[in-house]
Amino acid sequence: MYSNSHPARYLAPTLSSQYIPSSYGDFSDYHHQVPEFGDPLCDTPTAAWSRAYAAPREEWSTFGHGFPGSSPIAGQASYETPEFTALHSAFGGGSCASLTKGPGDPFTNSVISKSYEWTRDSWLPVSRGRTRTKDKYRVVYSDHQRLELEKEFQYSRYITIRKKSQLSLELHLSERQVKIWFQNRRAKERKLTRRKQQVSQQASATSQSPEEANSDPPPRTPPVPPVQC
DNA sequence: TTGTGTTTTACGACCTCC
DNA sequence: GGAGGTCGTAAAACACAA
Repeated sequence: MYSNSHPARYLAPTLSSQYIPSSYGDFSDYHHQVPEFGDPLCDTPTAAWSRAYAAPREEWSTFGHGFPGSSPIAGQASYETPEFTALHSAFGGGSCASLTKGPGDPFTNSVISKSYEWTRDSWLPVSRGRTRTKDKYRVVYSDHQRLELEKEFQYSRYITIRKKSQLSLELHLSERQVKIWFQNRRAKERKLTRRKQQVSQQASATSQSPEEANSDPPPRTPPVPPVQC
């Protein structure tokens, strides 16, 4: 598919499977999908809250996805997508480093008590387990989880193996969930880009001759994922 | 409240790359 | 063969007008 090099393969064993207990019960809010602190998943203090976002990151690459308003360099980032803005304001705005556990923290905002079980990828309510495949249906990630994922997405459209491992631990998601979130996020961006292109083409078509307006769009150049470390 | 459209997780099929 | 990529789609969750 890609003419260039593919992302590097795993250099270290994946971590997710090591943290999958056989069963788990009682978390607060299904929507937040996060086990209470004190269980094996959470005993390791998450570094999310103390993470230094000023640290050097992977080289930014646009891969042909123009990303308005953002031209991050290593060590810098701008979060200007609607997704990020919405999530960011959900946390009261401010700097990323100012996020602290407290009233605004979805981890502590949970209320409901339900029984959950760990499936291959995530915690699911036992009583409602049913989907198109087996006993599984999608969960809703917390604002905090989406915010962190979105921030990482702004740094790089393609998550590195190391970052994926780190995020899965910090956000209590499996590496597979992080990977699929990034895949879906890229798909969303492509969809939005296509939509914008259609709008601009329609706009320009009105000022073009019909012959020009019917011409084929330029061939699509697939993005080249970065080499992962 | 309800009907409907959109967004968000999750997966399968199929692809390339090593 | 196994990893992750895109693409298309299912279905839950969500938003919102009527």
